[in-house]
Amino acid sequence: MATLKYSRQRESIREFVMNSREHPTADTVYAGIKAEFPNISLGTVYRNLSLLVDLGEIAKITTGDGPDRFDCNTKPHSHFICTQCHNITDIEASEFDCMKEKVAESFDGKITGHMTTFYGICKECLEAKKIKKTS
Amino acid sequence: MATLKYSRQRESIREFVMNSREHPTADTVYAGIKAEFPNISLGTVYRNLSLLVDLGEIAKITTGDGPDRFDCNTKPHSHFICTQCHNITDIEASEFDCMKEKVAESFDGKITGHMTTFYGICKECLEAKKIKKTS
DNA sequence: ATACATGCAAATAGTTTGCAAGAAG
DNA sequence: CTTCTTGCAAACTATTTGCATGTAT
Repeated sequence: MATLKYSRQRESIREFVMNSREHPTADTVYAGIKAEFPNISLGTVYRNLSLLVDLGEIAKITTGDGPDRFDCNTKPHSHFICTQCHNITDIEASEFDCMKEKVAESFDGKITGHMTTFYGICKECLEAKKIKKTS
Repeated sequence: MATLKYSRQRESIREFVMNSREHPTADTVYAGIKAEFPNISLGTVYRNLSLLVDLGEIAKITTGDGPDRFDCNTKPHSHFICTQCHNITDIEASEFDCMKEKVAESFDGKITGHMTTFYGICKECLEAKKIKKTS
């Protein structure tokens, strides 16, 4: 089993995601650390992001349209994805945190994780539309 | 606005998904109707599947690994995806059907849909593993 | 006739991988 | 010195698109 070795690139990638509130894509991370590592490659970013996901330090959000996003918050919560601007907002709905346990009771397999995503139009895009309509 | 015109291919694609309990991929649909339409192209299958999704006749399931899947069941329900065999099982958890409404109350945007996916190892794969261990 | 749909092939997006060279333990 | 990691480029998977031709209305 591969023993992990320190790398400055990986630390930078972790830092970037940890300090990000925007649920960055691999590309955003890549762009964000390019100043510090001008020669870094997208491949390295992808490799390290999925490594950090495997380690449980960050989480991967599958959007269903567009690239995957990464989340520094690994605690149970849901996401709202705006189908117009593609921004992702955290949704805390503690009454549903027990979902996994609840469903596990009556399911004949091993449930390791779950993910709830809401789709729609965010407040900002609704307002932007209203402006367009009146103009 | 494009007025829909009848096509035998589209009907066949709809039929196939409607009679499918396996949440087929575009490729599976393609393979499944190739006997009837030997010259059909994948592009046509993709075009019609997304058309049917837009019409609300079928639903698209984003898996997060591997290709999208399609579902004849458009009523609110969740899915379990086995990370090993990639089979998808429907999960009916009516206590969570109100999720959308509940979350909408305290959210400043328009929520149009939501999707909950559970990940893990299905019963069959768990049993298969057990056999391997003892052999 | 007109407009939508098809088949084909090429293009695109996102991500993964092989490999030689570089850095960590 | 051995193993892990990197950068680069090529490969790959899933999906979309342009275009000439075919089909429905």
